[in-house]
Amino acid sequence: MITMSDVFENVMELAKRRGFIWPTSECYGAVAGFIDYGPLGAMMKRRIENIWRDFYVIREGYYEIECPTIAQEAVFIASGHVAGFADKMCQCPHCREFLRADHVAEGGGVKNASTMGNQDLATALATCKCLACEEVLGNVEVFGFNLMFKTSIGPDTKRVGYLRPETAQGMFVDFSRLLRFYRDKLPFGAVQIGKSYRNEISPRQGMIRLREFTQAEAEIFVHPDEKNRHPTFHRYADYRMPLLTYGQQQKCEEAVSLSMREAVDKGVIANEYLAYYVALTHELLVSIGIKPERLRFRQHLPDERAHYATDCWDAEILSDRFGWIETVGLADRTNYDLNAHAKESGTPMTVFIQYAEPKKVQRRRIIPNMGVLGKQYRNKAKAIFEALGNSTPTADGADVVVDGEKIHIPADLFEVRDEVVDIRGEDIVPHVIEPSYGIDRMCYAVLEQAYDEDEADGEKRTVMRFSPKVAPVQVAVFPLMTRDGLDTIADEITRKLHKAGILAEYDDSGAIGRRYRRQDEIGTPFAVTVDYDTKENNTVTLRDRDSMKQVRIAIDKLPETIGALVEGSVTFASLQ
RNA sequence: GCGCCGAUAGUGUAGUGGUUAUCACUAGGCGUUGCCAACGCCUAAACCCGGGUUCGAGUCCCGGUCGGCGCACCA
Repeated sequence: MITMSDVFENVMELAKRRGFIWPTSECYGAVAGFIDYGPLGAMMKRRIENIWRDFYVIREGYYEIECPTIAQEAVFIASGHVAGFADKMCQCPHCREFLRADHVAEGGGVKNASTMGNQDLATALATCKCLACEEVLGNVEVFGFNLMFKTSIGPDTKRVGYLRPETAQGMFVDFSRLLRFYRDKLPFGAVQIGKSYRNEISPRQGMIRLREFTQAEAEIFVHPDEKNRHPTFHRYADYRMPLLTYGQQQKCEEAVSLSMREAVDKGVIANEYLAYYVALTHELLVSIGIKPERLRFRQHLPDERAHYATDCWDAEILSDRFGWIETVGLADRTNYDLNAHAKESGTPMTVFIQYAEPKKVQRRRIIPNMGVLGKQYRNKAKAIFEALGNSTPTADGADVVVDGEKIHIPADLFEVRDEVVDIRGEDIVPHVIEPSYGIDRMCYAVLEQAYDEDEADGEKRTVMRFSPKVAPVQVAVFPLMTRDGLDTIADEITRKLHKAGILAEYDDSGAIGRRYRRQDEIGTPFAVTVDYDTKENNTVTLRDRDSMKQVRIAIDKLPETIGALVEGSVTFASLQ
């Protein structure tokens, strides 16, 4: 048996050796926080991303968009990342440790340290003690460390750009276009799978904390009053999973298994939309091969939430090495982002919601006679026009103040109309439900959980037990012997499978057992062997990776059968 | 960034300042092989980078990079 602590080392060694994960640009020395996906890793990652697309794009109907990974400064000023994504840091002059300046100050009894300017904070820090060496800091400089990579756009360096720290902003800045695309109706969503960048101070833990990573994010725009009316909530109403609320965390209690219906009714999850995507996330993670017993959903503690979110849940996967890894974040971002971009850009980001019945509203309109007013007041006429609209006229006329000057407008220069008008609807700012997946962490979890060692004929066998859906190579094709035409037949079968869109790998090198083991190690779920019976009756053996059992099957049936096995609509056991 | 530890073929490793740098597995070639890492012969393949000490450095010293652990950081 393998011990738990070995898994990480074994799986990363295998991943490196067999071409899943490599240190980046190794010939120049690797760089922390960056990795290369090798041939099999890239294939597996693509398969995981495509399963994600099945769920969000095909099933949910949220189209994928693709925005640049660099955006101009205004985008991140609006999003709050320029100000909020930066930590105020200082360096201890004694032990040279980098410290969070506000943490040190608060530890030293300074109030409101997080809202102080750099200068004030530096002054306040002079008497505080270093958290590491406990020396009094004295004269220190406070500087902002922003986790965003900064760059410049164009040859002059005036125009600042940032590498995006999340893909989400792309969906927000495209809101008006998306709204039009979805024909002005809520709810709708857009998704993006792509790279994001965070200049982590000290990334570690291999592929768990990267400076460049792949996110798959969905932004679902909903009417704020409809968050408890997800149209297909019934799909997941009875779906159960362990939920760890912040109340339970504070009391150090275990997660409790609840159905989504119960979770919403008891107020454990804020609304139906959030609960729906919590459940969908669970189903998605299980379908890529995450074991349900290693999966839980944990609610963020109030002080852990991002600046924009109200309720927030993390899907966490239990790793032998790293404990519970935050892999998916599910947040109710409310209308924070759309409001912020509307304000910063001056573009309204609202949806017009038509009422079922128009509302009758009593309204007073003041209509000036501009023909006369214009001639009489010239360049002040426009200001007077605007002021009149807000005035309370009497029978005598109206008094308005323009540029500090009080002007009396006689009653015959305007008309007061009291009327009842139909209000047909209102402009609202949608709320955003955001499931945000860390694809690299999903890849790591899949690798770690797939790794297994068992015994075959008294020998240790290393096998990656990938779900056939994510296995990079889907089937291996072997001639039993490299002669008598068996290799030719195997080659033809390989090409036939390729034509059916199946990734088949031909191998005739070495003993048959060795070839099986090679494929076991990269997690290929099925293997086809061409033997002497093949020449008699056009059948081959089909071997299952996990059970190592074989069935005979007609060559004609191969593409269809393997396709079904990979997709999961047929099990190997049912073929026996 | 700090402290401690480490870095040698594709992988895992041995290596007292002094031969052609050890071994296993893997990989490639040829032969053999009738379904689970068989066998024979052959081949390829490494001292992280930069300084220093020394007649001589994989080995000792310093700095860097990467990795592990602890601290700090992780909207």
